[in-house]
Amino acid sequence: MEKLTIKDIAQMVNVSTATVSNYLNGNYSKMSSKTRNKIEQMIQETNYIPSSIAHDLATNDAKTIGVSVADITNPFTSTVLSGIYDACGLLGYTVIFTNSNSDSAQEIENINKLKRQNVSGLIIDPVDAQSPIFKTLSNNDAVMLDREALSIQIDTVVTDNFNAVNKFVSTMLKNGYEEMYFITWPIEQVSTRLIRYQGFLEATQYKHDSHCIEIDNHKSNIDQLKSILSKIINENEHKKVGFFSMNGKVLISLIQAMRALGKKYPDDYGIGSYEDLDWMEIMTPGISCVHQDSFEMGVTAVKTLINKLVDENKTPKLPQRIVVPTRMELRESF
Amino acid sequence: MEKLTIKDIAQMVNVSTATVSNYLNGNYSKMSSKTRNKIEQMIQETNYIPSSIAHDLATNDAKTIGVSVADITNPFTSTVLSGIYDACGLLGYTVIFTNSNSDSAQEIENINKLKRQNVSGLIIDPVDAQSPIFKTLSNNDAVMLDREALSIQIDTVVTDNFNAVNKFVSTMLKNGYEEMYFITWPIEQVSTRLIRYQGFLEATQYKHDSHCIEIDNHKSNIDQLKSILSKIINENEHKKVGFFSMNGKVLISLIQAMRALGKKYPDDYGIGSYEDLDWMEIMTPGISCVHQDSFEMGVTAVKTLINKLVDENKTPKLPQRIVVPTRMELRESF
DNA sequence: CTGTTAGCGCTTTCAG
DNA sequence: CTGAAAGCGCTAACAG
Repeated sequence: MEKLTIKDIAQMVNVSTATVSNYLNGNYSKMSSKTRNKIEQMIQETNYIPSSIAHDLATNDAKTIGVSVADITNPFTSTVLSGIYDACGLLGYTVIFTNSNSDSAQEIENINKLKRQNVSGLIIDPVDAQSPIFKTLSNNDAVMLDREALSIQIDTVVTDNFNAVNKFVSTMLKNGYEEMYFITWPIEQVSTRLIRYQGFLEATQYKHDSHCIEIDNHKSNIDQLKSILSKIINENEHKKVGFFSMNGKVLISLIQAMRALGKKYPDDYGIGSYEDLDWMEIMTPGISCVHQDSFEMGVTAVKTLINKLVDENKTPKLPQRIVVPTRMELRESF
Repeated sequence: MEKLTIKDIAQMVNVSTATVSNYLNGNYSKMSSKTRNKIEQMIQETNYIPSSIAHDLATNDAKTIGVSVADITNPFTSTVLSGIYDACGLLGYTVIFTNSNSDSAQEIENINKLKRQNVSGLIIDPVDAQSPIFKTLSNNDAVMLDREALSIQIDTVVTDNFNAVNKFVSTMLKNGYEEMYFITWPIEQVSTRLIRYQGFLEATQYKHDSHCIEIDNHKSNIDQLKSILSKIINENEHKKVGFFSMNGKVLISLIQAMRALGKKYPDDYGIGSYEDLDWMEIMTPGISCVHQDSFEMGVTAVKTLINKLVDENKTPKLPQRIVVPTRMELRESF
């Protein structure tokens, strides 16, 4: 069972490789229907599969877009990816995808790997939006997603982090919460965390960071969190205190720690979260949260990218910040 | 900013392309350290990126494994993928991945696409394990995952569906549940659903299917489910009734419908589920479930595949069924 | 309508 | 230690 090539097919049908090539590319006008049929049959019979590697090398255009995601295990990521695949499929592009596993070095490697594959364009959900690797990218054939650089050089699709959190936390405030806390994985330079926090500060008007709780994102952080929370609870015994968590995973840690302390929402504390995950609705009580349309973000990234790719007159445009709206999903958690 | 080739570099350094090629492949023994340095410098300066397409075409071995998953939005899938990526990275393989979006036709297309890419091997998480497309695959360079064919032709990595459910449901029975129901997406021919159901039947010894509730997996199925559940509850007013759900999504529907009926677990009904998702622990009460190691399944698939690929003497072995163990995670839901 | 042929960018003998 | 040259499988003029 040798691997067949276009040449084999050509010989078997007694035509030239050019004709077979034309057949493969649907240029049927360039051959008689007789040869067309013969070729068709032979391909059926032999189960010949053309090599897209050779095709790509010859055409120097693979119509593929490369994507690098920060962390495939994040539910946000899989939804985004799903959007990217859908949109690419519709537009006739295939996608080749890499996972950086939250490792910035891996991310650099991935991007280089994608470049080697000669992809038409790049979509990056960055681990570190400040990584120097992004300086090597051109805004003509790349777009970024979710996390953004301090100074945007590449079109970036983001959610409405600031306003969403501002509005949400304001709502909690209006509901009588007197002390609010923002709980997050280490903010470091990660734009989504930082900007959500800024939205929190805008709503609360806190002038210092004592209402920002940073917890570890790797290992079991429950004990760490427990002691922080118990202190907060003691200090605010007769006050209504509320928490806003940076994402679903953080929310889980928070609830676990609170439960370990014997505290229940919404009686003992109020709570809200960024991200709307399917299970948040069936929690008792249901979790109020900010819903972001991750699928749409993927689709938007693809559209933005492909628009640039097909833009003939490569008009060098300023890098855009494209924000995908969110909505509040109010349930019973505060 | 032209695209550089190996020829350009060769000319600039005044050596032949062969030497540059040797450099790229780390065959430093085949050149003086002088030329080695010159080449190194030039590549740095020019930011030359070799084309892996051309490389793959020339070597006819891309060291890549192709994967097709049934549905990327399923949390099971992303965890499996994560395992696949990890393992491949460690073993020096790159992965190219496609999503079938639960569409069997798409799956066929994906597999053909992967073949065209001349992948070294294939890992398939099938939409339809009975699809004729799998007849065209060889057990020398493919492995399947999760869902299995009636008659296995390709090595398949699965979880311990039958025993896990049998044991779990038996435990519920021992806890005094008098009527048990299995609730699932339409079983159709899907092995995971079928086998889990068989485990359920083994434990309960039911001889008919009136204890199997099939619900839609697409649209809102809550109303449908509500009327079924309310009938069951009425019929068993003074009995202890328990439910086992086929996966996390089904569980969510079940709980939603029950809540709409004003029923709470574990007082009004007992409940357990296949799949251990992070949020199940923080539900109140916590959800008891069967934990499957999805990451490990991905890793196992890769190892199995690569073992075959490097097996020199292509010993045509019988297709194996490799089962990855599960464990019970008992919490407070029954 | 069909065939010839020169690449695409890299690898790999084989000579020198 | 280095280079020349023949491929890998396909495409795309250009001729006929």
